[in-house]
Amino acid sequence: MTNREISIIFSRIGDILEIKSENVFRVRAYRTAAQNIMGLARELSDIYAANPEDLENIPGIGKDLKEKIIEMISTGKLKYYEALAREFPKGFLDMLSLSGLGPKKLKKLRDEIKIKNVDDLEKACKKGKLENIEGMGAKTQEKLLGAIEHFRKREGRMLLPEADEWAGKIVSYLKKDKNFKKIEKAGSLRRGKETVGDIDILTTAARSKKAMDRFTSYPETESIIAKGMTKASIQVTEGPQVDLRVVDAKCFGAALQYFTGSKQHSVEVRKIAKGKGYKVSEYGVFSVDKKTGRERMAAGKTEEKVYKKLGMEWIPPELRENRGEIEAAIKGTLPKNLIKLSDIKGDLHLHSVASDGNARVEELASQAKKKGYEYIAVTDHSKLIKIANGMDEKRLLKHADRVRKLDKKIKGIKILVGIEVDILEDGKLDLEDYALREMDIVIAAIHSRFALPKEKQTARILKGLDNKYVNALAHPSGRLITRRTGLNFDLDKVFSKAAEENIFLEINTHGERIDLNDLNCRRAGELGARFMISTDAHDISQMDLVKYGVITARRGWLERKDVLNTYPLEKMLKELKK
DNA sequence: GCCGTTTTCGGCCCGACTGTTTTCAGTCG
Repeated sequence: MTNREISIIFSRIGDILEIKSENVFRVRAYRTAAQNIMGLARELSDIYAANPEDLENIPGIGKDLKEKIIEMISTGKLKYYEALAREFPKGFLDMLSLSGLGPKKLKKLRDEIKIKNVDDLEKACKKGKLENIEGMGAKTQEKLLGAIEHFRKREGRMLLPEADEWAGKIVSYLKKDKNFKKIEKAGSLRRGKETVGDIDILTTAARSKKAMDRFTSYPETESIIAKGMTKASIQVTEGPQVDLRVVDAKCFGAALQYFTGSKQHSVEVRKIAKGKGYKVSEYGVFSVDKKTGRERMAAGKTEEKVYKKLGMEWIPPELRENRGEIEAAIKGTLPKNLIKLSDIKGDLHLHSVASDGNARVEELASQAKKKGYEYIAVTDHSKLIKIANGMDEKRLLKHADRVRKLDKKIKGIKILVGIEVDILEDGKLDLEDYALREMDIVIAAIHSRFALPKEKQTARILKGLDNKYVNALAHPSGRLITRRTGLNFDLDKVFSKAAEENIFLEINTHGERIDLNDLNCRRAGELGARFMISTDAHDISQMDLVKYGVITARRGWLERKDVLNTYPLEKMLKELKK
């Protein structure tokens, strides 16, 4: 079983135990374990295979959960969970994702009017059956109907770039009102998570009530979910839920720290604060007098001061996932030169009209100059990908000649010529060495036979990387965020091989890829591999998506030196050599 | 169920908003 599957089961156990009114801390223990497992850079099964005792070193995993993990790894199921799940009808637990419906109400609905699933609930609401239940009323029904509608329309989270766009629109709407002073995006968007649920915005405003009014009258508002003096939430039509919070300037840093999260990060920070005699909330860091219980504000204006007061370096938002960043911030061992967008000096994976791109090489070059790049590489498809007009050896060499002539003609940017060559099922490459040899950069990639079993897929990729002309591995995992889980192969073996052979692992930002993802980057980095961040752009607008690759690399703790296309041209070419 | 240079038992982060209440439980982040 994968980490994801195991994490989901623990999380479900947490839900069930909560509905059964079990000890809340036991519930929390399962949820914490689920979260921590989701954030692991290695597969539990690999950790287990190496040394079962190591499982207990994972934060939140003790003796009991270790045994449960081992049962899942070795049998593919968990008897304890299956027994619990049998107590509930299928689809029952799905109702927990309805906004406004938690375990307590859900339990009442089941016990008192025998609700089994979302459809049942909808009917009951329409018939007014909830009004007879203590603690519920007409408004509850109305809200639940809205939640059901929303649940059916938009399950799950949106991709980061889409969320980013929405947030940009709303922030600029708010900015037109002078009442707002500071405005910052917070939440998972600020952390750069690949998917975003709600959008969180934090502001200071001269008049809080007016700020709420302005926000809740955003033109595309479908409904107002909540509206108080300092906090409001709206549902945007065909868009996300957006939460706005207004705070005093003197606690802006504390509030930003808190609303940026992640939740696990914040909880951990607060625990450490408590150990030092402080209390941390969105209003600041407070020292608490043990005798009188009196509180004195010790920090809060900026995030830097909040972290400093607690004995930590400021932690970049992308790192705040409770994956060791807090310990590093205390020790002073956070990455010193975390990569940033302005470090990027070129894009080494671009498609042109020679295969399936929409842009001519001249257009790619001109766009790259606008972005201030020193170089680009034109890397079209090889012949296997017929549908993308992939090139055979003969056409590639002709194309290369043409690109080199353009490079001489076009000033202000270096245009390299390369190829995105397919790794075939048997691990051989789609083009002969005599053609590959002529390239400035060879990027190997898989676009076929995604479903090979692990052993075969691993062997295939490793063999592909054996070709001495290969410089990089494109979108290594092959996943698409909402549509396709990745190839099944031994990540550690491939990452280690890449490190040994000086093959750069790509962080590809095209479409739904973001591949490698943050956790892969972290693990590959630990194994000594290096990277390149590329857009795989098929038209010039897609070249801007590079920023999401940088964010992902930051989330993987990568520094400037780890990424090939942060180097100036000459050094980059040198690093590319084998 | 986890965790421990103050504890192997007794803790476990903190606050806003809503709806149904007559002081608060439930939910959310």
